[in-house]
This record gives sequence, structure tokens and C-alpha cells, in this order.
Amino acid sequence: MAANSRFAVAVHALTLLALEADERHSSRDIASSVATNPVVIRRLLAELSRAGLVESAHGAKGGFRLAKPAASISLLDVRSAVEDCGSMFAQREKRNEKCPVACRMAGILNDVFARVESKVAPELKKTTLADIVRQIG
Amino acid sequence: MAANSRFAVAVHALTLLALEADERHSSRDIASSVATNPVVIRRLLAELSRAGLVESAHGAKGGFRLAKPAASISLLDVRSAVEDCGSMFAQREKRNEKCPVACRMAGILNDVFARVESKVAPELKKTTLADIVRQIG
DNA sequence: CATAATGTAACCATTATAGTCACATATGGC
DNA sequence: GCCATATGTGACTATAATGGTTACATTATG
Repeated sequence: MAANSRFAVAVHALTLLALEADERHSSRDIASSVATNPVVIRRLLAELSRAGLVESAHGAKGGFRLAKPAASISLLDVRSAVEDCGSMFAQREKRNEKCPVACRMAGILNDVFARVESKVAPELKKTTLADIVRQIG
Repeated sequence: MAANSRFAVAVHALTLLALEADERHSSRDIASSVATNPVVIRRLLAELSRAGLVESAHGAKGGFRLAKPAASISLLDVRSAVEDCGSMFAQREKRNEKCPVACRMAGILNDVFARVESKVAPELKKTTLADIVRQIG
């Protein structure tokens, strides 16, 4: 599989929108900056739209723009919108029910994953699109 | 793709080894607890062996055992052995070199990823196989 | 020598991501 | 009304990772 770059592309696209928050941007222009296909952008931004981060308009002069201020969109919001969960955070579906170790592993790993997430989430929440715009501008 | 459970399986297998650290365990027995195929276990434990976490022996009475004390094997060691990196931590390979935003995104996302990793790594380092054995025993 | 194990190659199935084409739908300006 | 320009989405393909399975060479024990 090509490495999962959905989060990276989402942040990239949102940054473009945040830089000119008053204008609408077409999937074609965004795709040009990201170097991908407009359909890929439309599909990803459809998820961001469902999450309430962007807003779109059909037709001529249509396109995408942020649905709220850049300062109120954190990278945690972005990750939540485009990722089910981190790749590490996966348990096996099957297990040997007769094995006491197997039966306790799920709970133990859940605790581990929860502790990790409790560190990751606040870190992602700290940074907003406005911060990223500031780094570029 | 089936969800990536390599880390979960590795921790599971190492926990079994840690519970009876003096004995050798066959891939068949470990696979039975994890509910997978012995070859899957041998392949995963080959990576842990290359990382110096386990040791193996061929032939009758052969099998796997920890290469060092359970208290000196952290979950960070395990993750390093079996995962290239988190799925979130991926940049796109291509970009539009003419776009100033595209050109700066890689650096900005690298910083984000580094900050997240600086929170995740210490958290994983905190927990050792000995801690997990304690939770089970 | 028989048995029991790892190491690994060679497949296959499943799934996620990404890319592409096509087209229905909606909008704005002439 | 018409045309150009958008999004939304279905359908299909390619690529790659994970996981499962069989097979077999190798190695160690007794």
C-alpha cells in the first residue's frame, strides 16, 4: 500500500483554504498543489465537510472554503475527521478463549492504547490551522 | 486490509515467553494462544530476534525465549522492532514544487509528527513486559 | 535415524489507499 | 435558456501491506 498520507493531504488542503479564507478553492487547484487527482481531493474534503470543517458549493464560482475560523480547527479535529484510528491501535479479532493470557491481552492492550492516546490527543489539539498559517505566512 | 495487529501480536507472544522465561516455547503453542498460524508467529518473532528481544533454537526441544529480562524490554522496544512508524506519520512523495505552500508542508508536518512522537515514545518506554506479566499474574 | 523444531520461499485472499474516467447535478453569467 | 464550471459519487484499476497456508531445507535431541 502507498503510505497513508490522508492526514498530511488534509492538513495541506486546509492550509490552502485557511490562507485565503474568504475565497472558494476548487478541487482542481488544491490537487495541483498536492500533486494528486481532483477526485481524491473531493473525496477527502467530503469527509472534512461531514465533520463540519469545510463547506462546499456546486457550480461556477463554486469550490471549498473553511466552515469556521482557522484558529478553531485543531489538528486533532483533522485527524478525527480522516482517520479511524492509529495503525498501532488494533487488536486481533480472534483469540484462544481457553488461554488465560489471550483472554487478558485485549484489556491490557486497550489500557496501553488509551494511555498513548491520552498523550497524542492533547498534543494534536495544541496546534491549529492558524498556527500553521503563521508558520507559512 | 485486516487491521494491523502486528504490535498486539508481538506483545502477546512476548508476554507468553515472559511468563515462563526459563522454558522454550514453540511457534505452534504461541500461535494457538494468539489464534493464528505458526508461520505468522515465526515471521514476527524473526523480527523480534533481529532486534535482540528473543532468541530461538532449532530442532527438538527448540523454540523461542526472551533474550533478556522482561523488565528490560519496553513496549517502545517492541514497537521499534515490528513497526516502521505510525500510519499517521506519512508524507506524500510528490508535491507541486512551484507552490510555496506545498514546499513548506513537509517541514511543518515533520515538526508535528516529531512533537507527537516525543509524547508517544516516553509513554511506551514506561511499560515493560514485566509490568504486563504483573497485570496477568 | 526418527522426531520436532525454526527459517523461509512461494503462493493466495483480503483490504486500504490512491488514481482515473464518467456522469448526474447544481450554479452563475451571458 | 445555454454554456462553462463546479461538486458528488459510482465504477474500475493498480499497488502494497497484512495475514494465512503449504512445502521444504536445515538443525537439534535422544
